Amino acid sequence: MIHSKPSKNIQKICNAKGISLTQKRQNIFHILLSSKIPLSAYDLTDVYKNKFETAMPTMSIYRILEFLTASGLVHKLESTNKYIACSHLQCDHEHSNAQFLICNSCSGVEEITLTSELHKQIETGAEQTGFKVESLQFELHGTCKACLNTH
Amino acid sequence: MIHSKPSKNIQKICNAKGISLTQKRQNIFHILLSSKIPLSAYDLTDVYKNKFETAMPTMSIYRILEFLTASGLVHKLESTNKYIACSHLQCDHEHSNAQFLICNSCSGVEEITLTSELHKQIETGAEQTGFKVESLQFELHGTCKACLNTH
DNA sequence: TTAGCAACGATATATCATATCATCTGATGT
DNA sequence: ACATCAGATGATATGATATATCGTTGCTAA
Ligand SMILES: [Zn+2]
Ligand SMILES: [Zn+2]
Ligand SMILES: [Zn+2]
Ligand SMILES: [Zn+2]
Repeated sequence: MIHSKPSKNIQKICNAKGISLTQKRQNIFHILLSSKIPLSAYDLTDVYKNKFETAMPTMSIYRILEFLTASGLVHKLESTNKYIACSHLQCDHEHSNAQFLICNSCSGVEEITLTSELHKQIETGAEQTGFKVESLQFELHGTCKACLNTH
Repeated sequence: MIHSKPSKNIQKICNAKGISLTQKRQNIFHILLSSKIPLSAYDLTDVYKNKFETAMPTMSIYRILEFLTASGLVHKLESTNKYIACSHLQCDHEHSNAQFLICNSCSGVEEITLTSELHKQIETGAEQTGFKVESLQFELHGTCKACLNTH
């Protein structure tokens, strides 16, 4: 099997978190890290086959995606049903404030962090109705800087 | 064909907006209005059959859902792939700031509106990266007031 | 009346996701 | 080394969500 090269710190991060990053999980993660755009599970099946010259069943891809998202290494975009590597692996911040800026033109995604002030205001607004917020993920659609400049 | 009774103001609203609300569209809309929880297109197919004693092809349901969402009468929840009638049909507010509080326990949804102040702050945050926001829909998951009280 | 258009039906297919049981593989204790 | 066990992966089937395409209906306006 061909091995992907994990980014130098990923394995360290995983060890620290107690995450067991097998070779196949690394391979999937590496594809997502190198992709400019989010990929679906079936996209990953194709890319995997091309890149590693071995087929991985889509079922396994889904399992690995579930593992990687649960570990916080990967995010699922709910508005597009696609997956993307986390942009903030090095920093220790919570992902409760993540926000995704999704370009409708090039499909690129920028992951930014809401100020915790803003995050708190949003939660407070919701909780004024008696609702207890447990999770949220903000996905904004629009046009990215690069695409704006080329028009 | 059995006719649903449209809420008294809906037809008026549609006329004002230039929306042509056919009987079948009214029927679908009416099902969503009466449902306590969001429904999928296939849920709607079943409910439609039971309620109106005629089958409507799921393809038609999808077309009608597209029409209703484009008209702003219905929203699609992206985190659950289900559809819900807009809670703010009477008021003229823009839906650019809609926010959905989705109960993980009873599946109920409350649609609230972000303050325009908060909305602007979020847009500004995104636009500092050069991104031009075109649409956003915030879906918060948690537990609703009623469910919190019964535990 | 008929040409045109929007709505709707019918059928097929694409895309996204889960369920279940079998097999492999590596760690551990003897 | 061997047995044992658990986690990871494979294989197969099926379910759930959504789109593509073409044909038909039914209204309306010239
Ligand atoms: Zn992240
Ligand atoms: Zn772009
Ligand atoms: Zn609404
Ligand atoms: Zn509830």
